[in-house]
Amino acid sequence: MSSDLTARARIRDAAIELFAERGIDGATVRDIAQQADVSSGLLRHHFGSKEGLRDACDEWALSELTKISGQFTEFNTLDGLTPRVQQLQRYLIRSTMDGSPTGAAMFDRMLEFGHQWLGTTELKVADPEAFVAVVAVMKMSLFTMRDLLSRALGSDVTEPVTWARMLQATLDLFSQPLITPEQALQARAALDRLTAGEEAS
Amino acid sequence: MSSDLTARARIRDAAIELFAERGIDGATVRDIAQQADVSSGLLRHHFGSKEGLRDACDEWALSELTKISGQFTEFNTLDGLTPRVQQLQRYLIRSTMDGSPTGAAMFDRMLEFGHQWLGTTELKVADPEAFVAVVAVMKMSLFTMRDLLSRALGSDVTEPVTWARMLQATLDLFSQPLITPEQALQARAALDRLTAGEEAS
DNA sequence: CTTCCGACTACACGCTTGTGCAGTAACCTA
DNA sequence: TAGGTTACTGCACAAGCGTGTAGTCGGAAG
Repeated sequence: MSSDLTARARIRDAAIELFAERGIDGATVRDIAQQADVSSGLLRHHFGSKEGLRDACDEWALSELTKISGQFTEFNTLDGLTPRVQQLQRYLIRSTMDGSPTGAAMFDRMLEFGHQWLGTTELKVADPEAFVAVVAVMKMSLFTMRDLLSRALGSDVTEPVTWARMLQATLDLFSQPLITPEQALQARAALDRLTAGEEAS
Repeated sequence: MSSDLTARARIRDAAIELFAERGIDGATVRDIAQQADVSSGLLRHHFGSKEGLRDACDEWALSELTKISGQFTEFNTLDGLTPRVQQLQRYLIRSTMDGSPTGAAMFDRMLEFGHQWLGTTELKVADPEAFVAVVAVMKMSLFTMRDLLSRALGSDVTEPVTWARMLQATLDLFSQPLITPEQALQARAALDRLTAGEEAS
């Protein structure tokens, strides 16, 4: 399928695949080299070190994603996600959770965009900072919890059809309130009581 | 603080702490032993292997959580989370993501409880299976993405005050629709077009 | 043809990992 | 006091890790 690519490109693709699947530490340079059908030495020749390879993957994934959708961080519009784009996002998020500076920068951009979006709405939000952050991590969770979701739906969420089910579900989730105003009020009161007791102690 | 506990208990606590923090593979038996102030051999003596230790932690975390709140999977009510309970949940979710059967069982219970809850509401949901799964992983994301959240809020979310900010935010999120009916309709149409094109090809 | 340089491989090094195991100290039972 | 089980330590082992490095191959430049 991709055997006509440069060896360097094959290594990069293999790394993104395995890093996304098993995490940065979980994927060994030997595994990646074998997946790319090269020696592990060549990996080192091209990228210097495992960390160098990871940096290259970060940069490449980010540039590819921004190329595809100018402001890619806006996966408010969750559609148009081909399996390939999905994989790139999954890799970048995984790398972010494993402490990548590139990923952290991406997360900051997501937050910035979230604030921007919040300004266009009429939502009542007590703490915009927290609100935007929570929404952001919740969106990301669709990628980080891929295995669990696939298990629950009985089908790999990378499949476009299954992915569409999840998009439909998020749409249902974001287009209507999950709890009644009474429940909200009640919960908020309980929360206030909690924080008040906290400050008193 | 916990130095009056049995060595076995100290090992278990240290394991839960480090497993939750660095992941199952990321925490070594030597690290855990050192944290518990025992030799690595004793760890093996009490739990047989690292996998055995992890199983013991799974079981213990689950029983502790169910003991504290009979049906603990209902963190619909996200309050009442002391740092200790928070850590147990974080451990269990982490272990789940790393392929623990106990964790998977917990996730299944969360789904079951989600369906149960969905029955009591008047929500319009096209695909209950997907809806419940998405809600479940989004709730869990508050634990899995702890570091990212702490960075965004500028304060460790384990702090009760910071945690309260997040609960407030999720309340704001779940008590009102994020997108207008028109936007929802539009997105749904786009999604239908997408799936239709998918089945045609 | 020679020279050179990047692509590429094979192999070995030092380190860390989980595990195995012999040996010691403490404690209960008879 | 003697004996056996349990708690506990220290060390050694094989395997796997990322990395270093000497060396082969092939094509472009002179």
